[in-house]
Amino acid sequence: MKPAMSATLPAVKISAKADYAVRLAAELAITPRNLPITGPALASAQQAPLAFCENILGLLRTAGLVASRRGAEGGYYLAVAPSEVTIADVIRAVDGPLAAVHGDAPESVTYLGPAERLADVWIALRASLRDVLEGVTLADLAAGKLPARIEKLAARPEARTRR
Amino acid sequence: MKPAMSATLPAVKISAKADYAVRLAAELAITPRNLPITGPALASAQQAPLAFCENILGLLRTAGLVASRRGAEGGYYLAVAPSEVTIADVIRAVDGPLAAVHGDAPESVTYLGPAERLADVWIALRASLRDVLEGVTLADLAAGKLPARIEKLAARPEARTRR
DNA sequence: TTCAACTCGACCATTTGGGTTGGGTTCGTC
DNA sequence: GACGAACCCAACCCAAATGGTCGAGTTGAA
Repeated sequence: MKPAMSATLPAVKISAKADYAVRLAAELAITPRNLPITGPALASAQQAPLAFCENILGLLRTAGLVASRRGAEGGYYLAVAPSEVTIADVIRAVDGPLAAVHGDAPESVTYLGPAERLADVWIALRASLRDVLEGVTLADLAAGKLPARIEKLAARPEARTRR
Repeated sequence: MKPAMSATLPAVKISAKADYAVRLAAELAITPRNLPITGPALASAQQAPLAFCENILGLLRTAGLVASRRGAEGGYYLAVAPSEVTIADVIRAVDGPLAAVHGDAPESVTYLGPAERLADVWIALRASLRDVLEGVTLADLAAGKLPARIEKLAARPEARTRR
């Protein structure tokens, strides 16, 4: 028996776009800047749909994270050193601001009565999220070495359970 | 000039449903258990659409967080002590699991090459999110006293900036 | 018996997510 | 100087989710 209203929206949802974006960026982090990697090569390296990838790479380029060269011998490469690009940067480039409460910024919502402090909870949530996403750079990712704090969080046994 | 692809999905998005749910739960936390509050009263206390509220209250009831009495003198009340219900519980009751990467659990996705450790980043993200949402109870909210760790996060000046 | 109140499945209009299509523009090369 | 590889980009498409509403019940107290 299903509930009256389906319940399937997670509070934290990494969109396909954001996920691909980070994967592509990670791939770019290990390619030499002077030898760009082509769209098709990138897409197949991460097993992602080509058209969608080029779409995303365009956003990353607009954001200034990625550069590209056209024509033969062309391709994409990072415009910034991998150690200077955080995962948060990549996600913001494709998805916009990191957090929202049904479309608005947390600080712009006002709550009544016993819910008054709720805005602060959402703000704390966002801060804690940033601590993670701004704490990992593309260089970290590519090297397979996450910052200690992140490793510790991920290693907590209960961290690996769904819910 | 708008970008080629709209970019509007935040990584953390509190749905209207979840937001209303927590607000309603907070309201219930300050109503005596022996004197239920009616749907209309609840809805107007939080200035939320009545039909939607009853919808949500049904989910909270199914989850066992809320109970209700019918008929005259009826209404809704918390089925559990406010100090035993966390915000995470409320959100999960209406939205399902807290985190996902485009629909799947983070630990069920596999990443290639330089993106290999990405799963751990998403897992750390979820852990850090839980630390916040499972750290605040309805009693905390209703009392206006958030745990020190949360207060500290929310009070950081840069925490209040959009992005 | 009557009325206030919860119950709950069905419905519905948008918006968004997750892409695809197709035409252009820029290069190196032959 | 044309050819093809590669990026560029706006427009389009469709299924699913979101954010609700409606209305016909049931329940219970006075």
